[in-house]
Amino acid sequence: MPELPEVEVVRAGLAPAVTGARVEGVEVLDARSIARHDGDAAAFEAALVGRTLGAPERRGKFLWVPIRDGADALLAHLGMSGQVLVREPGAAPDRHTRIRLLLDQPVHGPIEIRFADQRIFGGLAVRPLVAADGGRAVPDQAAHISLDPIDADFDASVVARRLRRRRQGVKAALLDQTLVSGIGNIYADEALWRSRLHYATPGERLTQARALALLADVRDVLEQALAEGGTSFDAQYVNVNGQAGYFEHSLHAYGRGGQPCHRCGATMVREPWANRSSTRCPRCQRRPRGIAV
DNA sequence: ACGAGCACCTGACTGC
DNA sequence: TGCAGTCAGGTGCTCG
Repeated sequence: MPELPEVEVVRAGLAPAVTGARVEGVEVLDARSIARHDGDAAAFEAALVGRTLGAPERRGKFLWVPIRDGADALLAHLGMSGQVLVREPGAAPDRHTRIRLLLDQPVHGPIEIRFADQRIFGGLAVRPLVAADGGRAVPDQAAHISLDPIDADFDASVVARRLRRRRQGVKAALLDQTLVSGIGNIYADEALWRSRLHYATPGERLTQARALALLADVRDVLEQALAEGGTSFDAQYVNVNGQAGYFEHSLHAYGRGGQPCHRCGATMVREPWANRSSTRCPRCQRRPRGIAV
């Protein structure tokens, strides 16, 4: 469930299940899913069993659960295909389950949390919390990640100025998690469509007003997707109860190559971009003058 | 500074 | 039916 709205759906769903819960057991079924933990499966289990969890937090696509009475957190990244599922203990198995956590929740009683991941680009780790910008505690592996556009402390005018110092194309800049976090290939294409910008437009060509408008479009598309439960093309992208979101039906750009632009009717084009692909309207989002693609 | 390429993986789908 | 190739919503590294 990669991008910000999908991760936030998971965080919100996880909150009532894990907050105040005691970890009763941990089972690592595939050690590749704890590759970013500093230690083996036994060490990962020992770092969790007997501990009490706090309320889950998120920055961009990184999600973590603070461990109470300590300076560590259980960090999760979903990669391309990770899921966090909240189940009754002993519930029917979920495909690609890599890690199971057995919790005792004061209100709900026993709960099983499953980390499932087809491609294993994501994973769990217990990591130390460090001070990041704003003095907030974040896991060390997420310390380089900037604030995301729906964070209360996000300062669009500062980010717009940083964006405008970049020679690189705006899409690459939006995907740079150290500039602004939470955006992936879907929402980058959606925000660029809303802002009528070509992906290769250099950041330095934007006026402050144009950059601010782009960041507002980013925020709007993320918030709308979140309100609709995220984007689900297939069974990979689901909330903690295994349910799909609805934002797929609101997409204007991503996955719409060959279909008419919802604004002008021109045929949308899908182009290779940075070892992946990018979809845009050739009429609304023209290549900037003097920029080769 | 920045783009390109690659590595890490599985599985669904396409074309022959 | 099988097999090779392609593609997928991410991150992080090296190499120019």
